[in-house]
Amino acid sequence: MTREFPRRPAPTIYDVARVAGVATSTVSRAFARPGRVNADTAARIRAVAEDLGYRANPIARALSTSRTRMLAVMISDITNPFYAELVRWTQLAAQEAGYVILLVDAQESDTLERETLERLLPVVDGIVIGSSRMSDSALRTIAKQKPMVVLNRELTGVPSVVTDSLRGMRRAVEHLGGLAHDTITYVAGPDASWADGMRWRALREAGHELDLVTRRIGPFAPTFAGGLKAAGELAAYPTTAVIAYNDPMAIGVIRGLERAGLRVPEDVSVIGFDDTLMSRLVRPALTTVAAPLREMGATGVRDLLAVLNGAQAETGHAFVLPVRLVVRGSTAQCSRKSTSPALGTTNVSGSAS
Amino acid sequence: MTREFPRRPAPTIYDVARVAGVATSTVSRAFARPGRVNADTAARIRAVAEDLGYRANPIARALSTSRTRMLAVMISDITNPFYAELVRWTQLAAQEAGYVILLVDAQESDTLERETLERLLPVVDGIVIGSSRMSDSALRTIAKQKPMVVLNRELTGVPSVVTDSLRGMRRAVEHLGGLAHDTITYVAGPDASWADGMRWRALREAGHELDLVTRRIGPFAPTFAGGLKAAGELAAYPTTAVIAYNDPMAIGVIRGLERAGLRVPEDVSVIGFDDTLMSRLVRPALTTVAAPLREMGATGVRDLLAVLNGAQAETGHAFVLPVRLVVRGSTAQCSRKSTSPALGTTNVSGSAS
DNA sequence: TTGAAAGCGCTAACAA
DNA sequence: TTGTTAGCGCTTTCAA
Repeated sequence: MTREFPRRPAPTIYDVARVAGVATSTVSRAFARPGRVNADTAARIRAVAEDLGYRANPIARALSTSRTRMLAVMISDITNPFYAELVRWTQLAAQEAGYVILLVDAQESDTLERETLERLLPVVDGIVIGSSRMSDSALRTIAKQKPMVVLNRELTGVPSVVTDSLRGMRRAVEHLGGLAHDTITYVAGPDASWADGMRWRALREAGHELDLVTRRIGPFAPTFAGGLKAAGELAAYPTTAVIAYNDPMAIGVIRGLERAGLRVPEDVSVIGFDDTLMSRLVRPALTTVAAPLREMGATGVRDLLAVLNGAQAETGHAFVLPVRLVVRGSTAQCSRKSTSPALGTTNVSGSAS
Repeated sequence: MTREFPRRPAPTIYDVARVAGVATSTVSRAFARPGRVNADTAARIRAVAEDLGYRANPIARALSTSRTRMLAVMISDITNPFYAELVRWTQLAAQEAGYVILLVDAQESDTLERETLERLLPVVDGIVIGSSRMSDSALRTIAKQKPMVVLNRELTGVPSVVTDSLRGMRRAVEHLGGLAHDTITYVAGPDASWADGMRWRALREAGHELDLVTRRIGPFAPTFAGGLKAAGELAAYPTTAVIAYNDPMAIGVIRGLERAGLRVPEDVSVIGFDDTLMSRLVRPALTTVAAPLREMGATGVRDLLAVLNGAQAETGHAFVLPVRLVVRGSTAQCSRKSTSPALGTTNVSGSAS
């Protein structure tokens, strides 16, 4: 047996118009452009609307204006606190502008991304890509159809907001160098992650300049479990210093090393990326490169809305947000010389970047 | 200068109809009820649609069917891993049924909840309340207008899915009792949380039956910071055992106690609720009452969709999901007698439950 | 099995 | 300042 929702159909603009004794267009105006309607009439309309409990139907409005005031936000793993926070700030910024968020948690699947986006495309005014495993060209195809902004990734032709990985990595390497480490292993995240490539490149450069040996293992899943797994491989290629793609991985690495009988930071120093809340909670607390998440969300939404409102998109180069190194307990003076031969910059496992 | 999106307007049903040489109604049928249209015609229409890249406009469809295939999911803090996971499973279940999720992160504000929901109401087919700080009556008002399901809360007249707090708390108390603790302090979450009241009540009952003294402090914010703050108050009313409203709070309590020079679990045992990922990551790992999040999300969405499809809602009593106690490192044998006078069951701070 | 035509509730010309 | 009148793109009677 079907229960009907709602019991009584919602009042329409026709009802308001009839009761107020004006044309529907006047009612419409009274809400959209109060200036363009007689003050008294407007007041009367408002009163009637209030009285009837009238709320403009957003669907109907969207059909005639082709504006839904909805934004799609896509991320690859809502369970990662980094994205959870990003979503929070994105939704806050959107909400302040009267927009609502359609969340797509792609769960690390590019097929899922693509299909969902395809479905959502006609419904949203714009798209925020918080992270994506899709190819550049696939993303550009989408960007051609709707205004889009990309976070954490540079995409020529599409406005993007990134953090200063280069400088962040540089700081991390300087920090480790200052602690007398001479070899750093990078624990890589997903191949499809733009930030991952960026970070590894930045590490190599910094290592080169500061005369440290750099290595890379991976790719691994960008999660605690991925880090745990990486710790296993790490045992085969010992280093005194590790930089992981992100915080969950770094924490996984720490736990994995501990299981293998190594102590952090006494035997191995570990650095993460993002400074999510959990990096403060674990013991040892994680040294990490902090990203300004709130700013990233806000900037992304702001840029997107600007484009929606007719601004020329700034697609020349990504908007770069500053980062900073937060030093906590997971890094310490190097206590022994690296046991591995100095291999120079090399990739010891997984696919090359 | 405005860039137009998309460059070329999307093909409509009219385009397909014209090219295929049929009426729009036939095209519509070909997609909605393939059985009711000649196989050849259907094939032709399909081919043309494919060729033109036709995708039915969901907005227009929604206007005439008053079905949007969107679900609102409301939670109070996406940053809390508990909700992040809940959202994930909810969105997965929704997606499998061809629905899309509108996320509302109310950020612990009931005003925000109410306003956003009001706005979203006409756009969604149904609502999943993951958590809410709104009053029962406010929620019921919403439930009258759209199909709704409530998670983590019992609400007469509205289908709801909850976890078995009673049993979970009972297990926790038994566990502590078995470790020779004789006094347990409950660190309360938000007053507006139904689960909070439930948990405290369950603790009192279990304490009574098992002959343990129970106390309550709070309310505190259901976050790491809230737990940290609680630890301060805890110092004034020492106990050897603490049960917190949720995991982040429990972890906050642990860190706070540590700062005050107490060791967990040697001096104080701490138990949390929810078994979110972080409870496994911290040291000591957290003993906690695990909730079947995936099931909760899936069940909620399934029930909601059933109602949408005309089923009679089961509103008599909440659907109760089983929980289990996960014992980890944050609880241990009580090493000393409680230093506080046996007060009996009492609430030493904050508002009474 | 197919077509014609009337909406769904709103906005946006265009007139008055 | 207001009203009239077409749509927006789809679904859904009702006829044929």
